Amino acid sequence: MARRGRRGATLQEIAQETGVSVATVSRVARGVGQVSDDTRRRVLAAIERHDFRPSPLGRGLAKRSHGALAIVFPGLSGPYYSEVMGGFEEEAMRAELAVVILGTHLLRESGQLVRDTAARVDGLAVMGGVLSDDVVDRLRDRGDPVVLLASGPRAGIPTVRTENVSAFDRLTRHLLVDHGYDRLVFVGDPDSSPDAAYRWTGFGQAHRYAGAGTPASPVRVGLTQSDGFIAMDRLLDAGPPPRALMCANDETAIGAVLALLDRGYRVPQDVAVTGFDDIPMAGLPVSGLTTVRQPMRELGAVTAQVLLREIDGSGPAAVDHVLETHLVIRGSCGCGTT
Amino acid sequence: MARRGRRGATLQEIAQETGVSVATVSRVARGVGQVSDDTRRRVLAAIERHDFRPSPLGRGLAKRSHGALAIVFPGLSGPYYSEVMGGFEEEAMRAELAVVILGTHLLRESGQLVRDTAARVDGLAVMGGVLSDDVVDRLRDRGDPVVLLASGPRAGIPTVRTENVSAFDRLTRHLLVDHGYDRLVFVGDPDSSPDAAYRWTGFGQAHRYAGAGTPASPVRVGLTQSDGFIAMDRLLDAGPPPRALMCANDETAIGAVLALLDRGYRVPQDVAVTGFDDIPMAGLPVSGLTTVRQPMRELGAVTAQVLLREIDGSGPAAVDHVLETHLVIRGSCGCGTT
DNA sequence: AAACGTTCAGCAAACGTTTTCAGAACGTCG
DNA sequence: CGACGTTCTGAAAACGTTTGCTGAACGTTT
Repeated sequence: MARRGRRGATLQEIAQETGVSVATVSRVARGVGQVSDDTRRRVLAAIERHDFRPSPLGRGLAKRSHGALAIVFPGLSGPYYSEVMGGFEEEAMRAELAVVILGTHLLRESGQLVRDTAARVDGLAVMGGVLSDDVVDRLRDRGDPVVLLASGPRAGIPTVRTENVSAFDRLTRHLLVDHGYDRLVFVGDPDSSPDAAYRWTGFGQAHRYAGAGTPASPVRVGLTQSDGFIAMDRLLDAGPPPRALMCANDETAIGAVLALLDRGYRVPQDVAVTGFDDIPMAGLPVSGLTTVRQPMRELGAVTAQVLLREIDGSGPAAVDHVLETHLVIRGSCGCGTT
Repeated sequence: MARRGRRGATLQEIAQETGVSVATVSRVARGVGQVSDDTRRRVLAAIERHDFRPSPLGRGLAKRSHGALAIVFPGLSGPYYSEVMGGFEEEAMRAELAVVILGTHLLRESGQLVRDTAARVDGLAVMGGVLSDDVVDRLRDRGDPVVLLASGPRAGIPTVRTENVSAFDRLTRHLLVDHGYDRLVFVGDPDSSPDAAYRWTGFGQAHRYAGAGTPASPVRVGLTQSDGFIAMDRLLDAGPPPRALMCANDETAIGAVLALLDRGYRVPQDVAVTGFDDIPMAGLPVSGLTTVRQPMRELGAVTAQVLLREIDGSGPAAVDHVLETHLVIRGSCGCGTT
């Protein structure tokens, strides 16, 4: 194995070349402390010339911090995650921190993987449903700053999430009451992610409110477009379609729409479909997808802010931030169709 | 700002407690060198008790390596990237290396961001089309091991990609010759990614081969589902639809299919549609999407291997790996439709 | 002219590892 | 009994920073 070696110059080299001490170079590089104009100029020139960048390793060791944040996702597919990431990253950048994304793709030993990552960052944001409770607790116990994303509330750990239950309740009532639909079916697995669980709760809540009887059991599938397609396919094979399909997110909704159209059904005339998230694609189909908008970017940004506060120890130990959501009524629920 | 402090025990502490030197603890922790059974047992116990993990910072400094690889994507949405990532990550794990994913979301100053990241890893894999040539060159000049992914060949830098041109040529000939379609339209922007460029080349190549005249200019859109939808929409607004739509990837193809179905056209009877990649969703619609399968996971894995070799200096300086692809004929091109 | 405050710069410790070198303890062989 | 291998262990240097402390040089007050 050859030398992996460091690339680029070190403080030492710059110092030697300029004839000053490393301390001075360090100060100049960071723009702190008192340095005479003349010295500063000379050092700056050398830094420029060698394209010197302080080693994150050395710096990390000295400052007892890694200069990085991690965010843990179930995978890294999809517009939702992408958007959340964007907000998180932007906020991290503002604080001059790097971001490590951890997609638990091959999470066989995700506990191990997460702990390794935890050792390389100053704090972690963990998406709901991707890590078992005790893994999170162990992280926490070890002293790692952690915040939970799209999940909670949870004792002792700050959480950031969006309003799900009542939004889904309102959406369901819209179908039940305003449109007068019966036979609603929920697509999504309440056990696999907190988000799906909240939405399922809102679904039931609206049924009780409307006196619509016990809803059918959910079609338990994941959150991808394929899952939505498969769910619809399965439903169609099993018998006559439901009057309306309420999907746990937009991607499954679009998958379902595709399956319906593909088999000759019309949306919303034959089957109404709704989603959640309001991803870019949701506004496109001619009918437009009726959905709930959640501030995904802001979700990521706030998570980063809370994590930052958690890291430097300011702010209360644990809070539960809930961001607002609101209904987006388009055509796929039947509104605007004669 | 409070103490960011280190979490967990250090070699020192374990050493002190066990009454041995740090050197010995280090040896035991890594399982190297000669240590008496008795000592080993005692040290191991202490390590266990404190849940000691060597600090990546200290270790990195001492070994002049970061123990991490980076992979740079244009964003982090979509099944294609997800799959490539998986392969890359798996290979990195095997080498006990962490992976840093860099999605150039807000790449205003992506050059800066990439260089910062480069300073924290042992090598980078860069997806074609996300970084300008000179940014890559600067990385390279500085001594950072770099390999290009889904792009190339490029002098002085190893590249890993899949066979695109002839695959798209064959697919196009299938539509042109076997199905006898005329009026083919290509959806995708050859200027925005090497992959799209290769495919556009294959498209033209087949037209020349079949004596089919000059193809229409491409509909220049991105690679997301929305882009495919929008492209089809635009086409439909402009006049009668083409006989067949050849999309740069599966996601745009599915977006286009959705737009067609949404407006009452049938696929493939009215318009045939093809994609590229063979993502999971491609096999689902009743007709099934005709496409080209590329070994995405393997693409990621091979990239990691090449990068690893690049890092430890073994292997030739620069090679161009080309992975095989093959046609997947399903129904969306018109095959199997009476 | 003495005392004092400022400004600038360097020394050296600290951060947590890995690794080279040397030495101690012990047994074996001639 | 001396010479010599083994086997185990520790001291210390090195990696590249940051930062508290000390002090020199210089100007400003009394």
